[in-house]
Amino acid sequence: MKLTVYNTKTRQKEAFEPIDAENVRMYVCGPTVYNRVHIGNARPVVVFDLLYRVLNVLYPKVTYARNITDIDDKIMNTSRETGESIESITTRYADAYADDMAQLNAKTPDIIPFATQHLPEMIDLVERLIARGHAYESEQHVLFDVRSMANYGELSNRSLDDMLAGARVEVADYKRDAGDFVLWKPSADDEPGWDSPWGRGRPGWHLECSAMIEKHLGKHIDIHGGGRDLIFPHHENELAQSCCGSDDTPFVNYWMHNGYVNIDGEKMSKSLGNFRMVNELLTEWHGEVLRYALLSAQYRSEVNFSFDVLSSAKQSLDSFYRALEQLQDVVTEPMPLEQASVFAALLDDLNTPNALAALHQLVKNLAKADEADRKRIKSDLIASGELLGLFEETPSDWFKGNTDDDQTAKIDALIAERAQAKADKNWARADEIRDELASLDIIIEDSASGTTWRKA
RNA sequence: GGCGCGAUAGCAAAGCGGUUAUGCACUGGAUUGCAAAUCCACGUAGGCCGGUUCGACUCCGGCUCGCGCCUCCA
Repeated sequence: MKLTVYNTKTRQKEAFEPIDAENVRMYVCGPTVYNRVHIGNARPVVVFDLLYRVLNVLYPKVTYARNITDIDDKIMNTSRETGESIESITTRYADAYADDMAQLNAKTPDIIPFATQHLPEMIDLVERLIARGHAYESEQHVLFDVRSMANYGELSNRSLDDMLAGARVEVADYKRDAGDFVLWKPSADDEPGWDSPWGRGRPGWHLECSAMIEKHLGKHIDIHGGGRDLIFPHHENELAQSCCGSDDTPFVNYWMHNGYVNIDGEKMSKSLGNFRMVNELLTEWHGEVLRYALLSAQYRSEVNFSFDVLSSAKQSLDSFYRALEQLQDVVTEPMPLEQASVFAALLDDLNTPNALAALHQLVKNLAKADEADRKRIKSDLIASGELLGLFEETPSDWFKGNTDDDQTAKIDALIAERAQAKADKNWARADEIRDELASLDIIIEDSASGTTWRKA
């Protein structure tokens, strides 16, 4: 039972070997907090939450850090446009992000470092890079000298010359080489800034991750994750900074990147205006439906976030919750998570489609199961759910959805009236009430023990 | 121009050189006052053209189409 992961750097699946089996360390790039996040931002959160859960089964301790970027030109622009202070914006959206991710059943990382709280560490790293001959000061900027690093481009599998040949790169005149990137840049008086050996300024984009990883997780970590679009330039540059800032450590053993969330077959983008914000989706779909939909494809492939995919995810979850409802009275002992039927699939580079297939097979013959089987099935479902981050609701809450108390009272009254109509064999009235409930998105189910209802 | 990914049944999505992936939807049946749910039944799918092989969705080559990255987008 070995975990295998796909490593972007080597472009192949590899057996996972921790640096320190007593403390596995992983870092995932979090959001820039200037807006509500979209479902594409949620994918790495769900994917690496899943990895975190798997690692926690395999190893006694896992330290998971996910940063909050609270210095950025986009934040400054928002502040300029709205008049709201930068601190107010970043605090508000960092909180909103935490709320959204909690609704997707993502566990809170062990460490959530904020960029603004690590300026001394960032400045220190820049000084080390200059001292080691990998960075230079130019017109109040400090730039990383990409030509000083022999294997720059290794992570993203591209050479500097190829990269720059046909690319649309504006070369600032303070750069020695077009590929050099900013470590530190000057701030105008009305812009946020910090005093530094190079004047008042602020860090470049990539710097915070290098500094925070080193501080919280060390110079050499096991796993670094994020969206595919971060491979270049963000992670390539982070790797360059971290490796050149100290001795030539490997920095990260396994680079893992998730594929995009697409809408109508295309990447979400501002120009297409096809963003789907998580909080908006949550008004129509339960967080577990979003999570299930994200897990329905293997994390490295693209996933198209369509109505059909969400609807199918909901149907599947309904059937699992129905199984759990049927098993409500079964008493179980906790099952070790590594015995859950989804576990083996997850060990194979988080093969969630296979994991979900295993879960469906588990429930398939529930009707024919004897007591021992029912006990095993329920234990397995609970353990699998804990691994996948699903089934955190009770079945009754799940089927009730977001129905409030007033609506519930109204529904119950209608069902009572219908029960009387049925007793009177007044089928017309009974069907009329069912239609009325259906118009409220309520589906009713008659059984020998009475009538139950659920939200469509 | 450089680098890379993908094309599987109505939709979604995996593994695998030779046995039914799986889910959702659809259709028929059982059940039900009618429904819903459940149960039973039901799909030789693998872009195109070659090659390797006893045998290819799976390996190799070419083609077509789609998508992504190439300096601050998860």
